[in-house]
Amino acid sequence: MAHSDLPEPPAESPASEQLELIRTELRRAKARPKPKPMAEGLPVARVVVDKGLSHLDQYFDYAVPARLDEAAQPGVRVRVRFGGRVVKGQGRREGGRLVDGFIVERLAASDFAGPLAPLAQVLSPERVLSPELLRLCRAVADRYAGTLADVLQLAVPPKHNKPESEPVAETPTGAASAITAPEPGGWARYVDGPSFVRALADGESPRAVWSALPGPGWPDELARVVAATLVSGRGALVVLPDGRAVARLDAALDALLGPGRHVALTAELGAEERYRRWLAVSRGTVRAVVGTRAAMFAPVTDLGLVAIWDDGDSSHSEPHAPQPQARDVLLLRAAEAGAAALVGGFAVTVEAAQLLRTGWARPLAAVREEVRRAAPLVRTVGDHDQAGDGAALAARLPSLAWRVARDALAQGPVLVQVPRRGYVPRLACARCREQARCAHCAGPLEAPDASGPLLCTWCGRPEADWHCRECGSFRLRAQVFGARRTADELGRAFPAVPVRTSGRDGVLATVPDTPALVVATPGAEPVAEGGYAAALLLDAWVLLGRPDLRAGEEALRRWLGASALVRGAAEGGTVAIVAEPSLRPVQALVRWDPAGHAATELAERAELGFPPVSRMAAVSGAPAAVRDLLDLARLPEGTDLLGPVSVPVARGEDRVDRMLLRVAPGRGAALATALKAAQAARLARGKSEPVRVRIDPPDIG
DNA sequence: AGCACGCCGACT
DNA sequence: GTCGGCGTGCTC
Repeated sequence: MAHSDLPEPPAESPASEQLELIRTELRRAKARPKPKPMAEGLPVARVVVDKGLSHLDQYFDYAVPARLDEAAQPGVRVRVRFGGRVVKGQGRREGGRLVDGFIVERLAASDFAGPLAPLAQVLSPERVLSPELLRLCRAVADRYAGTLADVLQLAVPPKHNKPESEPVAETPTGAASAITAPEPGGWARYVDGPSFVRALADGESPRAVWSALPGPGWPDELARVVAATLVSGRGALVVLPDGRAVARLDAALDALLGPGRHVALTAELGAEERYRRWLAVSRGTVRAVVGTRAAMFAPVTDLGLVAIWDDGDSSHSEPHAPQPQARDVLLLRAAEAGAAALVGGFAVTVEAAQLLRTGWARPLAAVREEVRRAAPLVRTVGDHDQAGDGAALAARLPSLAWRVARDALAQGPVLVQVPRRGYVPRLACARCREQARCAHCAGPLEAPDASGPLLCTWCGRPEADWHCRECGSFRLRAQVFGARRTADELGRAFPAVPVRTSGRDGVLATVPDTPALVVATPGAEPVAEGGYAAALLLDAWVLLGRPDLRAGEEALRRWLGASALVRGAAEGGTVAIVAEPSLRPVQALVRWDPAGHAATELAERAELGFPPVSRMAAVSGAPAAVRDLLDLARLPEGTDLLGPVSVPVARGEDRVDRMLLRVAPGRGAALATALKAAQAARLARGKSEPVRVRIDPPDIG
């Protein structure tokens, strides 16, 4: 884990300017009127301004008036005048507009030469920006080449008066010591599970990548590691991909610990309730937090454990600048705080595999026999078999899959996973399905129009005579299937069975334990109370053809997610996947071996110079602006420059140029620093055309 | 982002 | 001579 240093001090003014300022000061000193009373002990407050001037990544010093001395503690929200001007002949200022900020520290003196403006207002005595939270935000800003102000907007929720002024809730302090170390519960099924839970309770900080067994056990297991951490007197933080997952863990914690020992932080609470709970965490009243990605910044006191569930889910990436990723932020926190870390899910991401490979974390997995019992039997239906003739359903639901569904419907509900529409696959070999890649930089190819040449989406080079590197075939395949009709088709094929759907509009949380066909898109699968009797994974090749480096990993993650809802093989649970059985992710599903798949994928990425082994950044904006920024940037030695390519800035919006920068392992921090410095230099020169910098871009094709 | 100061062209 | 164009630099 790369540790980020504290912010660099602001650059000194040139000596001549300093002298000039001193001279003006001396001149003014004669005619200075008697100053207003200022705070005696530490009369200077260093402030970070957080709204409106977010590109000014600097601190500003203000004088603390005596009347605010008490309230102006480090961490409080303040309002200051910014952009005012000095009144001639007097050491005071006027005008300027009011902006919000936080006091970072109190000082005996400022190193700023000019006269300090006074703090205008302390908005509340609540110290919301603790030193630890500030340090975390600074580290995240540095890692993502962003500004502190942007990260503060993500990390500190907006103020609400009511929760702040409410009487402090009764602390269950007496009860806190009464928590007893939890039994290992479901962790007994994992080789090092019980010792992991015990270590947490003993105050140790183990770090693990957890290949969760399929089935409904994970919320209770997460609750147990949270409880164990609380037993040690430390706090715990768990981030999950969506509100449904948070609700399940929330319920498990309620069952294990009773109410009041933890809070759930999700968007659907509304701003005020969210702030109320956040305050309880910030004040140390509550020491366990479960929530969706914004909770990654929750200021848990004495953090002992960070955990993330299903870290491959795209919703763990924050869409707001500087677009931090929850797993990365949590691992940064674990490293900084010396806390335990748990990265878990049914799938194992390549990043998690890298944590294992470097020895930073240890695997937490069940023995093979346990896996075989808990996982459903997975049967593949080669998609050559469907041959493309006959009715659409016949083509997509080969006879084996049909028989699996029919037999299982006698036992309970059957899940049918269909890819979402709009998953337009990029080009792949028609014979072996290997993705078509650029001969120069190995970026994925696309066909902008049917007749023209293929173009690389990374470096923009045309590929005139492509052939498959794996099997030598010259034929490409890029088909788009609609998936919306599946429910109708199935309804006709199984007229006696109710068909439910769960997808983008209308996600079902659960379905009853009665025979039904449940058609769902990936990620929207309802939980069946007693487990599904079977699952059908249709059109699997669409997921594999995604225009993404992670297509295989992502497809496997989604298949595992659906299959984990199916009863274990011991209870007759079956999964039928319509996919070419020789493909690596398909085999990993059949063997239920996500960790092995991730390790192989990691080795391959390392060999090809792909992330996360190599690190990347995307720089996009108007062509001249991008060039300008890269000219200014002192990039680490050996930085690979790929592109530019023209990409749409948003759906249907105008296009910008994008350059991809690639650096060798270990140079990611240097790359971020260089880009951050270049951004600052560009702004200092008054260049206004914006350039976006994204570290670890998730969708690089 | 605002709002200064600053150094070149038509005006009473 | 002065008023004022908005280029660029600073804001505690």
